[in-house]
Amino acid sequence: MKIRTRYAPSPTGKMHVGNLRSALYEFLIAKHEGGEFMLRIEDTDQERIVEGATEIIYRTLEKTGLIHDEGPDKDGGYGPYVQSERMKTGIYLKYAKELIDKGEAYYCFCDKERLDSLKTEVVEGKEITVYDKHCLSLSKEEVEKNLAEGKPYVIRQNIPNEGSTTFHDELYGDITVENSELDDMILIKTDGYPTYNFANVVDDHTMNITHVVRGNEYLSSSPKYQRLYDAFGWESPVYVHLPLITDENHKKLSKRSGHSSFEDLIEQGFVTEAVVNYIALLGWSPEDNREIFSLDELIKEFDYHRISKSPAVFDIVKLRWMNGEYIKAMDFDTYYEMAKPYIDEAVKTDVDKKKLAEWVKTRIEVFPDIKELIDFVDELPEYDIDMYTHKKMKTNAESSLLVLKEILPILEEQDDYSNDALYSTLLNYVEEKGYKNGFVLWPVRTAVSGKQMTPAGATELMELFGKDETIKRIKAGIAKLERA
RNA sequence: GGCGAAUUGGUCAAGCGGCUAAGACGCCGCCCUCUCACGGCGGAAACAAGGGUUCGAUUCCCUUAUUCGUCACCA
Repeated sequence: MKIRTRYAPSPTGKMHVGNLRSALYEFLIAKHEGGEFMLRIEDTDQERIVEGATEIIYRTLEKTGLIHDEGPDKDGGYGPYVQSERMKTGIYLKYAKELIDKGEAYYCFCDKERLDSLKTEVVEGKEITVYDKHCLSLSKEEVEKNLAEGKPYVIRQNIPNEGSTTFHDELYGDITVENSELDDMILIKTDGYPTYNFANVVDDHTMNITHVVRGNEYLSSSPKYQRLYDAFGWESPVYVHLPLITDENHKKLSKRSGHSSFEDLIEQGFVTEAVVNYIALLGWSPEDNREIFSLDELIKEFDYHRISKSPAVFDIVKLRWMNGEYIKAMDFDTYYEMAKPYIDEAVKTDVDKKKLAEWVKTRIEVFPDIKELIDFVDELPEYDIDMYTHKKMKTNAESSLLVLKEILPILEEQDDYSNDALYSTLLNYVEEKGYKNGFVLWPVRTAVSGKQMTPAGATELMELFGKDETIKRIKAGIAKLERA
């Protein structure tokens, strides 16, 4: 049988890294086996719906390459794919009634006050309500009467207080919970919408989902879902619960912490493929030691049995490293297209921007890093003359002044400002004087850039600037040193 | 608090009864070098604790500790 997985988000905001990884794993599990990956929108909580959230989901899936085979925009014969639309077909109520007939569910007319009175105060500020099955004992006549009167109701699952329920997870093994721990959860809400718990089970079954892949937070409620499958007499799907992704403080990633949303990462200059690659490795590892994977390679290698059970910290530092690897591996044209906006922003002067792009390619991890690497181009920054002192080069302010003064006339005489020509000119001078290379090149680079480190050597910088600007900067350096 | 799960260096992680306990990021050092970066080489750094089982436990079992999750007419 063909594997079918689904990504079933609720449209409540941006997609954070955890959501994206769920989608990724669901996609990979299906595609690794040549199966189908489906998108279903779970919008049964009408109050929490955020406008535009569905569009973000589409956009993100498309951009990351997690292309769904079916979904609201791609009918595959199992539609509708949006739960609010499915509800209109009456499917949830129909199945709920089926459970009522079987004695596995019942109408409940309890109002808020009564429910509140059931609350038991527990430490840590948590209030826990265990429903007391009050309405289970209602007679058929009472139920009919209430319904006829139009009294608001919910439908609850009837879970016995005796015994225990076990379900099997591919990663975590068998998990057993005492039935007495399980509350009679609500299947159909007062507003007629199904709860997640119920819609999820009904949909996964009716949409032929073979592998239910979802976050770890559902692990402890899964026995309830198992009971639902059993009550219906349906075969339960293969469960794969995914370990959580946490922040550096080991707290579950929240949509609020800005930087953890996929869109924000892209805005911060990360490459889509790098993000996908990185999160694939958060909770899964291949058989060998490889770390760089394209999506196609992931599909090929992804064996879900190798997903780990323990939570993983989202490490932005390692993501940055990986992003740098992707940038280095890019062909120049693709890279330049992405880097250009950042270069344009940092440099207004008319210089060879491709040159700048080449220089920084191996020096950045994310694109915004470019800015500070080339901020000396438009204007010579203010710098301290201490910068002329370099222990290893054996330079200091005095020696630098000497060198710059001697070199200035030579540079003024020279017309060929290509890197090669400049380099041999300077080396000639070095040889003539019996200096070390750095003894000369360090002060020149300092004068020309005003920075401790630059993405290119002295002569390359001079080539970029051209004769006039170079002379100007060297003179400025001399003046600065003389003043001191 | 009940229930469930997890626990290998700072982080991601391999390991699936016998190993000097991989690898990667980060950190440190060296080399390369007209600075930085890239690249190359090397280093420091871990099996939560205590009991069992076993000839032998990081690997299996139990207890404790810690962390996380969950206990909604949210998903």
